[in-house]
Amino acid sequence: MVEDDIFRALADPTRRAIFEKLAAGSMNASALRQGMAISQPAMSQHLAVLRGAGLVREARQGRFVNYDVDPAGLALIAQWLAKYRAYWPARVDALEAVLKEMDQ
Amino acid sequence: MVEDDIFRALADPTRRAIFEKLAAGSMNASALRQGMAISQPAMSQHLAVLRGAGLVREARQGRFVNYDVDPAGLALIAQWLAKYRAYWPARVDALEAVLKEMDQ
DNA sequence: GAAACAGATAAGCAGACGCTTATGTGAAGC
DNA sequence: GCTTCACATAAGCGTCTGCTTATCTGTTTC
Repeated sequence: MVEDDIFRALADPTRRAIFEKLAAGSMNASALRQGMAISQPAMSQHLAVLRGAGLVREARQGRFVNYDVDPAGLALIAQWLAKYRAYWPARVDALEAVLKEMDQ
Repeated sequence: MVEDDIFRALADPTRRAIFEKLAAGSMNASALRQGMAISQPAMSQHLAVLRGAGLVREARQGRFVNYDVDPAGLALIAQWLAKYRAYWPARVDALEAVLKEMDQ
């Protein structure tokens, strides 16, 4: 299951921290490691998990590998969350209604 | 961390299935077990995890315990997700703008 | 109050997770 | 082409998960 990978990836605080850093701007693995008390292999493994979950994308640039947030993963979470919109605060529900009007 | 609990709770497919069932309507543990090939202790343990994450609430009713979706947990996910709205599809972003107008 | 029932908790165990150290791979620079 | 650098992968290890069976707690019913 794809959702398994996404939620499992985000269950680790270190991985969420990495993701948060990437959300502020794309970076390579070394830059990500700055100020994070984490070994190089650990970072590589975390990035592999995030990538496998569709939360992060990679792009080789010479001998660096640049990572950035993959909207696909976030979209899946939003989609999952939308299934339970009945339980969201009324304010968010009202927003949904407006969205539908906008689409028409 | 609260988010640890939430994402960890949802990382398990069985727990997501339980949550999905509860989203369709509140139920006691026995009813939840119907058609789920899961032992009574396992169900109890899963519900404890979901409850600990703020995704589910319980209410004693005689010798039954009724469970239902706790909006608090979902709200936290929505809040977490909102931090990365920059990466959502443009359509959702437009929606956010409308919401702000509505609030004023 | 004893039996029956809904559910929680305890203990134990196989498998998964996240880390470590060591080594491999691919590109850059001389 | 050899070294250096950025990163990935392999192997091993302690810890955590999710399951099981067995037992306990609390409530209803007679």
